[in-house]
Amino acid sequence: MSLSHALLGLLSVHPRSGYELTKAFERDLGRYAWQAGHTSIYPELNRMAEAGLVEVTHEGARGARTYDVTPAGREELRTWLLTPPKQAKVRNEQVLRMFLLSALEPADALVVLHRIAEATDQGVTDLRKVREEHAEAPVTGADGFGQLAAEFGLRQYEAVRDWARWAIERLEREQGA
Amino acid sequence: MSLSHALLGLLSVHPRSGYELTKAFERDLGRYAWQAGHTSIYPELNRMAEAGLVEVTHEGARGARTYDVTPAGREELRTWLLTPPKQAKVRNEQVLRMFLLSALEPADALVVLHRIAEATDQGVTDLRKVREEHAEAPVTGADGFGQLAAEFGLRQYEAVRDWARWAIERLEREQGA
DNA sequence: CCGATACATGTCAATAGTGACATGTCGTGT
DNA sequence: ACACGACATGTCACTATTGACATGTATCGG
Repeated sequence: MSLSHALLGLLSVHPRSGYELTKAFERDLGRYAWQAGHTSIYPELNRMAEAGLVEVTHEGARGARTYDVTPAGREELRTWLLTPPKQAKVRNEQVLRMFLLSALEPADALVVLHRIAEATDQGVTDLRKVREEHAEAPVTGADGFGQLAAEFGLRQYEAVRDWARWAIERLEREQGA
Repeated sequence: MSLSHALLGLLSVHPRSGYELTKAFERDLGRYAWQAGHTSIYPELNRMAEAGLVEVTHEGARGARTYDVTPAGREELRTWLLTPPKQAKVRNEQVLRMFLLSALEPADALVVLHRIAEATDQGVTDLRKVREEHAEAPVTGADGFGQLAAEFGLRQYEAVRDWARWAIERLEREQGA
C-alpha cells in the first residue's frame, strides 16, 4: 500500500507523531500526491510498528508518540522508490473533470475553464512564495520537501493554467467561427 | 462517487458497452485521471441504470449491451462539472514517489530522476503523435477527448520532464560542490 | 473443424478508505 | 476558576475497490 510508504518517507525526513503526520498530509502531500486522514494514518502506524518498519522513540504530552523509521523501514522505502512501477495508480478528481469537459456545451465548458485558470493562477502565486522561503536549503535531506515538491507543484499548476488558457482560446475561436 | 461521473462523461460522448468503457479506462482516462477495472464498471452501470442515469439502447452479439445517457444522467453530469469542488481528492502514486525522492540519498535520487525524465520524454513523443492525428477535430463533441485530453496529457508530461531535468541539474550541482 | 484470442459480463471475498462518533489533555486568555 | 481551541489518539459501520475466479461467444487463421 502506498500510504505506508508515504509515512515512511515523511518520517525519514524527520521523526514525528501521527498528529503531525496528519497535518503534513493536509498541507502538502494530500494536495498533490496522496491524501489520507487521521483515521487511516493511526491504524497504519500501529500496523507498521508491529511489522518493525517504524518505532516509537518518544512519548510526549497528551499521549503523543513520536515515531521514527527503523533500518528495516528505511530499506523498505528505498526498495519501493527504486523499483520501477509498471503502471502507477492514478485517481485525480480534478483531472477527471478536465477530461470530461468535452461532454459539456462550449458555453458551460468555458465557465469551468475560466474557473480553473483563476484557481491555478492563485496556486502559482502561493507556491512562488513557498519556493522563495526555501530557496537556499539543500534539495535532499531535512528540508527536501520544501524544494523538490514546491517546484513540482509550481510547474504542475503552471502547466494546468497554460492548458486552460489554450483551451479557452480554442473554444472561443470555434464559437466565433 | 466519481466513477459514475466518469462513465456518464464517456457515454455522453457516444454510447458504448461496458466492455468498451473498460478499454477507454485502460487507454486514456485510467492513465491520467481515474482508473477503474471492469469489476467496478459493470456493477456501477447496473446501479446507474436502476437510478435512471443511463439506459440500454441496444443488445448486440455475445450479450453486449450498449448504454446511453438519459436526460437525467446528462443533467447530473452537467451539475457535477459545474459545481466547484472545494478540495478534490488526489491519489497519484507517481507524484507521491516524486515527493518522497527527498528521502533518498542523492545518488539514488538521481537514478530515479533519470528514469522519470526518460519515461516522460517518451510520453511526450507518443502524445505528440496523438495530437497530430486529431488536429482538425472540434474541441467539444464526439471527438473531444482526443483534443483537450491529449493536449492536457502532453503539457503534463512536459512539465514533469522539465521538472526532472531541473532536479537532476540541482542535485548534480550540489554533489559536485 | 479446431484452437487461440478477443469479446463480453458477471460474482465474491478480502482489503482499503471515509465520516461520524468518542475521549481525553494542555495552554492561553479572561 | 473556567471556557475554548488546538493537540492527540482512537473505534466502528459503511462504502468503494481490487483480485481471483467463473462463464460463455464470436472470429480468424491454419
